[in-house]
Amino acid sequence: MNKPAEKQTRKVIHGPIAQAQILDAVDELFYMEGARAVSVDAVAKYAGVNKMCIYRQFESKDELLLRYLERRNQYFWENFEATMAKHVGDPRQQLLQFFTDMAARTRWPGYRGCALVNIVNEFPDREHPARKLVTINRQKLLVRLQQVADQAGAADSQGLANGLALLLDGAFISTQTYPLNHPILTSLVQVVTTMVDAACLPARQSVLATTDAARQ
Amino acid sequence: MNKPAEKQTRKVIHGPIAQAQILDAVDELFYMEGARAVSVDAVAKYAGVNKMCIYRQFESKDELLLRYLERRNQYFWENFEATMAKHVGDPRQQLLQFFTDMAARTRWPGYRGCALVNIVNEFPDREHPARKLVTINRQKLLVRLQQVADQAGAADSQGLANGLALLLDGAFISTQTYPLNHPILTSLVQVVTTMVDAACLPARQSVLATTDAARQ
DNA sequence: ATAATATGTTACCGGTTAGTAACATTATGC
DNA sequence: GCATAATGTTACTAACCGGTAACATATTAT
Repeated sequence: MNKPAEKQTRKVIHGPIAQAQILDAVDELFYMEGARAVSVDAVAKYAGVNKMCIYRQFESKDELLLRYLERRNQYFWENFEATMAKHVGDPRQQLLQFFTDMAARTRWPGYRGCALVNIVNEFPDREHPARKLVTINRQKLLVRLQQVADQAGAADSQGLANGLALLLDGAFISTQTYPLNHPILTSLVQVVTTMVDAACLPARQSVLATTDAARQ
Repeated sequence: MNKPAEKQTRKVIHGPIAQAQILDAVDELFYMEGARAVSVDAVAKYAGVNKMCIYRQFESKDELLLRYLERRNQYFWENFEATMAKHVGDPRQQLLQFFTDMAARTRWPGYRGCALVNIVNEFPDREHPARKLVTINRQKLLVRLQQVADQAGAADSQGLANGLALLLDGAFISTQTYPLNHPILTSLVQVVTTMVDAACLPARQSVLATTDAARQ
């Protein structure tokens, strides 16, 4: 009827909503194609907004990258704590479940490994904020793993945590270095079991032995 | 004396020599900064040749990438076989040495992980020739590891090979996800020892038992 | 209603990229 | 010595990049 009607195609997206759409787009695109490979124009198109809209909500592409990593870091810990919650009071099962859940995630369609790991290879400079965020994530992971390893009665809990952390990053990257659905991942939980039991069973046995001895 | 003398600054570099210089430059630059991040101009400058010289020796930047990966794949197997040669007839020591040597290499200045692994993250398309080359490398690695695991008397040699392969890629990537000289790598050989012994000792013991039984 | 603010849209900037055309210079084969 | 081929050098193209200016339109507060 009125003349604005024909121009109604122009939809106004409010700031906060635009932010959410942009961050969702970044979450998908940066993960699937790599942060450097994705242009700001591509983000705008995928988010359904104009490029200027992005630059009114965010300082730069670098800020988008950090927001992306912060969200992925959050996912990481949500997954971690969700796994831990499955076996409260059973640290051995917590460790095993951590890798079981991880292996299950690798079979999701479009899985491309750990977002944090992938970003590391895209930014060679260790001083880049993105790299520092990843380092903080992994340092915290080591601490948490060692806590659980301690609870599981590991003789050398730090050694076990280190081994598990090595294996975790190996599992992440192996989903990319080997073909899709390659059987290598099927050995993951078995290896973890071996490592955990080798680290804990002797200690537990000696603990039991000590307990038995004390009983007598 | 003669007038060409003042223009002698122009050095003619013959094709084959230029090729070598270019491939050397690529080997260094692609590894240190990533293949996508390095421009052809940068390669030319580093190699000390003109950009046109590159395009007269090679089809495209993609060919440079493949040449780079072929060389890196060659390094990989040279390292592997050099390690194996250190303990001919002692497969258990061969496996341990493989990770000992790898860990030593991570402490080289400018170490930036496995070149083949790094390229994987830069090219999301699994059908890219670079990705296929990496996959072939890792498939062959699995076969070789299983051969040695078999010789070492592993009950489940494929499982052991899988575990070691996971751990190897984990060690590679962990040199980048953790800070420089982080102690996590110090646990590598210990973990490998645990895995190898857990896979081989029971088998060897049962073999010995069988042998003993046969003797009686 | 109207002024102030937020958003949509387009066109652009300066820089970089992979790759090439064209011509000057040098080396090589005979 | 001379013709042919290989190399050096410059300048260029067309596309893409991150980021911005400027103005049109829509929303909101008063």
